[in-house]
Amino acid sequence: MTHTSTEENYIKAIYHLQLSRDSVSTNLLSAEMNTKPASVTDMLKKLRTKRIVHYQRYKGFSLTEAGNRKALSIIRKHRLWEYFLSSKLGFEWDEVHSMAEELEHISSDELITRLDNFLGNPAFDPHGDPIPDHRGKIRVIKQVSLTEVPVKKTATVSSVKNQSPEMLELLNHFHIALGTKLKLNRRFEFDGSVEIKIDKYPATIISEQVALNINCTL
Amino acid sequence: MTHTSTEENYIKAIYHLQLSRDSVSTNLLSAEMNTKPASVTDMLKKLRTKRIVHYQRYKGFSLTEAGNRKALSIIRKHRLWEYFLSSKLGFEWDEVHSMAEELEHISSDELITRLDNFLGNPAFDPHGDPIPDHRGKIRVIKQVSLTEVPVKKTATVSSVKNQSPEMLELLNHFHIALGTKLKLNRRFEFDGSVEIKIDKYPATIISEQVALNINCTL
DNA sequence: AAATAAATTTAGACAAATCTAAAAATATTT
DNA sequence: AAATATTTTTAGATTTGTCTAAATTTATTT
Ligand SMILES: [Mn+2]
Ligand SMILES: [Mn+2]
Ligand SMILES: [Mn+2]
Ligand SMILES: [Mn+2]
Repeated sequence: MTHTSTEENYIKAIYHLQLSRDSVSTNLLSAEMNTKPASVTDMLKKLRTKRIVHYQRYKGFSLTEAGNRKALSIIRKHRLWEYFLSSKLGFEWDEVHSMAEELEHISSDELITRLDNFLGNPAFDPHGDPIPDHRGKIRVIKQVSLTEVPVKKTATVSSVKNQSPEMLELLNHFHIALGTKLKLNRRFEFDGSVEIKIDKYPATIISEQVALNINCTL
Repeated sequence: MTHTSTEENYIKAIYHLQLSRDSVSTNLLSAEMNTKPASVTDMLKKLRTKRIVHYQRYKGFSLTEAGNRKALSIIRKHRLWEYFLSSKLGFEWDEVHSMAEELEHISSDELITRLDNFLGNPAFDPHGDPIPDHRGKIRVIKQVSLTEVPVKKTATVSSVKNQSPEMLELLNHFHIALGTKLKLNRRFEFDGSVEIKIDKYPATIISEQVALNINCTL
């Protein structure tokens, strides 16, 4: 079964929305896709005939097993291309997403297999998100947001939630990158901000808003 | 000005057809694109409003200066991706074309600039075809088909016209690849076949049909 | 110079993905 | 349990790229 780029983008969006919520609505998906709810309904009917979603009118929808597999294969492509752009072509992580959004629709499976090997079978993309293997298997790691790291503990930065240029600018300023080890000195109850210490750099304070977007392994 | 993948495929086809003929017809282009002449007429009207072709109904068409530049930028992308697939991912030259046919439509110019540098600014693709530089400039080399190589002269294989798996199979059998040096021992007038000698391999005879598809530098 | 053939264009239709506006179903308030 | 609000779906258009069939223009024969 082949899918258009548009169908693939819908499938991926449904998958991502299903991760955080236990049911996805037509309105929510239309917001995510920047389309109108009426267009979503049309697409759901189409994806139902292709057995990608379970869908009954007015009763909601969800990915089928095949839909889930398809979503993971698109995400695999997306993240492998992001890794390529970052590791081989030297792009920053705030630049890779839009290019990967196009590259993920290149059809050849053999290309992806070889790209994966060429890159050394990376487990995580430049944002720290896991890259599904060729069977769609994702290596899950235990992560906590920086706001949850206990005082006096050392943690390793493992991924970022907000992947905007503005976030990258802040992280660069704080000398924080994926893999950076940091110690959480103290937590200020008033505003939820935290003081962290990295290596040779002086300790600095990070707002709760930023800390919430940084994931760590302990 | 942005273009759809379909428009880009038409632009590229017009460019390639114009190389060998001095005027391209609606029927010829429709054959090249595997569409009907009526569809070509529709597309020509569209490309005219975008100032990509000069076109007057019933009077023929040709690429404008902007159309030519656009064609060269698509061909540059196509051939750089082919080079990537061949040199970095180890694909054979009969496998790269269909993937490059999709990859050439990835929009980012910065991606292509960096890919070009990553690959070491190659001048020729895996088929020996020249890769236009970022300004659309093509390095032209003097080539002759193997049928035109003088007797007793040594030549270097520089490109292949027919790029099918069947052709690759034959070339592999003859130990011929791009860059291979060969001496033309003799030419048989009866059927136009030629006897060639490569290094340590015994001399062999190549049919005119094959020889016509092999280009060499002298 | 007609007649005929070939190439090209127009007219009208269709599938994909979108939209707006209206209708229908479901959920929430009173 | 009505009334009202929200969500979702349908109906009917629009755009892009394609098609078939018919009309028009240009080219080639007789
Ligand atoms: Mn995409
Ligand atoms: Mn990512
Ligand atoms: Mn193409
Ligand atoms: Mn090529």
